[in-house]
Amino acid sequence: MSKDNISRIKLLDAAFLEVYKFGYHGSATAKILKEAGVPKGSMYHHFSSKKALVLAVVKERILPKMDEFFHFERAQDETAFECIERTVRHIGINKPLVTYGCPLYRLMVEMSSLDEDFDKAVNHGYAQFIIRLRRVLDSGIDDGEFQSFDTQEFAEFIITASWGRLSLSPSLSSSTAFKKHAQFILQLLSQYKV
Amino acid sequence: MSKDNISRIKLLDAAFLEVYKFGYHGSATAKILKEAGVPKGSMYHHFSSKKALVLAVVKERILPKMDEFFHFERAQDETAFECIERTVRHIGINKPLVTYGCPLYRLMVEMSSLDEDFDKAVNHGYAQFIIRLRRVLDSGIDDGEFQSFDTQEFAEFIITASWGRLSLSPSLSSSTAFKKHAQFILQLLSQYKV
DNA sequence: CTTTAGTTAGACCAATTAGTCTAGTTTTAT
DNA sequence: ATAAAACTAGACTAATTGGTCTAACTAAAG
Repeated sequence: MSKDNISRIKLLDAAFLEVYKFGYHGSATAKILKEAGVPKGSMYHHFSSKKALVLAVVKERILPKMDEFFHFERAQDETAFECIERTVRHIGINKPLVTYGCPLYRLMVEMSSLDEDFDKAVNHGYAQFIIRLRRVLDSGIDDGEFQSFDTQEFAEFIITASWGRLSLSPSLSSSTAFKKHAQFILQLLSQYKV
Repeated sequence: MSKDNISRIKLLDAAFLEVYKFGYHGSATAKILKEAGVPKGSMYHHFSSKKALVLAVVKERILPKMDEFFHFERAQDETAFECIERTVRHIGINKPLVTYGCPLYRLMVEMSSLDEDFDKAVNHGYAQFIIRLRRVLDSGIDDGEFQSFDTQEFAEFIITASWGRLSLSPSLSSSTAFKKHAQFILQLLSQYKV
């Protein structure tokens, strides 16, 4: 601790952006350093390696940001369907998300086969989402809002379909296409409505 | 031409596998060379660079393979729905596809932001699939099999949802999960049936 | 003040990487 | 058989990369 930690913060911010845009191998440390305006010595004081830096980006920046973004919690006055609807619709509204795709996803695709630590860190994130999403769906069944169905399957469907859309979005998507995509998912879900 | 081209073929095969498993940056030329059992001189005789080699892999291996795999053409005795059904179901059956994800996709995620040539080559592939898929859907409408609907949107939905499933599949999927995923898509499509 | 831990600074190093070069070998055409 | 082209071979090069090292600066604590 002490002093200010401003270098550490700058490094995490710069590394996040670089890795988001160009991936792990596409982001040279020198470039991250330059963007952050921080010398090499500082970086290796705060982080033991490039890998450690990017792993810190995942844990301290990306995962929390996604947690906040996908607020898979039912608000008090909200039905389960409304909660899912809000969440799914939310995805297509986020500009950088639609433009650059999911930041975790890009890292995962590039790194999960090369490094076990990345594999773990990243898969943990997705597993969390599915669990939470499923919880909302289950609560809808408990409330008698939905008939009984395989919520695990459906949660996975929502996540994978949305991620597919997100990840292909740089080449395909307009925000209108996103709306339609969300609509398809919700249409399916509404079939389970009692 | 001349002689046999066996080195070129070996190089394409080895490069495909390496890049499929470890991505572009994860595959050192030396490793590809070793796997192929071909010396460096041969490689640089046949290909001007690593990039040219991998681009050739995309054009001569991956895209044709996908073309063949996603046979988006209606057989004579087949309804449009059956054609889509066959195609979508087909995805979850392919072992390496389910295990490693879509080979084009991985390259795209890693390289499209770094290199324009990759960007073009890869996006061309996806655009083709959507066009073909759409053609099948349109023919279904023409035949009076489906009511009229936005086939472009739906084609994109099928592609993005399937790719999302494929790409997350290394961390998520069982083949049963894949079946269910296909079922969801077909369920949606069947709503347009006349 | 002075000490000490924390942090900055960037020149330097080692390793890895893609890519070159030239000498040789094989194939094909004449 | 011989010449020309195609291809093989791998040691070597140049550049980029992540990572190290030591000197200096800064901030609080005694």
